[in-house]
Amino acid sequence: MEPSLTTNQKIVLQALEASEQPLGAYNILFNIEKKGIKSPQQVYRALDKLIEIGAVHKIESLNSYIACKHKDCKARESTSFLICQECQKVYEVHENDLSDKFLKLSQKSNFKYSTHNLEIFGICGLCN
Amino acid sequence: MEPSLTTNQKIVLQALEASEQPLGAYNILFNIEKKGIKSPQQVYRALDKLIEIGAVHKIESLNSYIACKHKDCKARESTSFLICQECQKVYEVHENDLSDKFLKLSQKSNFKYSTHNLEIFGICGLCN
DNA sequence: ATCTGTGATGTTATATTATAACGTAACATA
DNA sequence: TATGTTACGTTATAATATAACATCACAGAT
Repeated sequence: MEPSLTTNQKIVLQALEASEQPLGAYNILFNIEKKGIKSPQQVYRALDKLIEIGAVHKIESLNSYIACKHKDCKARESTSFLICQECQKVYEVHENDLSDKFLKLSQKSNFKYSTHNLEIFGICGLCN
Repeated sequence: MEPSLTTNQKIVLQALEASEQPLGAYNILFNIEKKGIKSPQQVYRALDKLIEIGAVHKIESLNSYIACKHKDCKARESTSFLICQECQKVYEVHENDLSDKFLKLSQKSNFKYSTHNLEIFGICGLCN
């Protein structure tokens, strides 16, 4: 059962879905001011919720956010991205064996794996 | 040949080496004000250089910095960490096959791998 | 039909993280 | 000594994120 989104959450999500690149919170705010969103709080609150339900992911190294293209995204916590340094596009990676790989890697250090964030930088197929 | 550090760079590096956990830039600043460092700029400039030579790494998801314990760290760009959610300690991972793994993973998406940032969250051996 | 808890909203203010911009000093070397 | 380069000091400001408070909407219990 899909959690139904509030108006503000829909507005923020649509802004992200309409963008080719990840957007910062204030960039989102700028884009949707015409829709009545007036403060950073409103954006951040919507983002919090959208991230919680897996509809949006944060790119930590860019302080930016992207809409998740996958229905019922499992990546509520763990995320893996390919980030093009040329066109700034971000491609989400869904490799099931990544978590497994990182679990094993963690075990070697007697570390109990919970979640991960992977950001791979390079040049995408469209740019080279 | 080791690049010789300036006074400010040494002060910042020592502050990070003395810390069990990663430190934010303003936290560093607070710690070293008694040594005559007065502005964020001085900290950030030192950090920039230290990161450039591989003596310090940034933990993106924490907006924090750690001293690298490895001599001649290759991780000028690619970094991999285990981050304990209990004690906040960060352990740097040096697995040579990680870059290779990510290179192959990238190729599947016709993406030219350059560098990566991997942050694994969980509980460290001391905490569980 | 009220009361009450919960979650969303709107708004102002502020905290936190990071960089711009400007002038000066130190130092190597041509 | 002129010159380029790099670091430094300082003030100001940009960019990112959260705190705090009052209000509203609505579901469910009494």
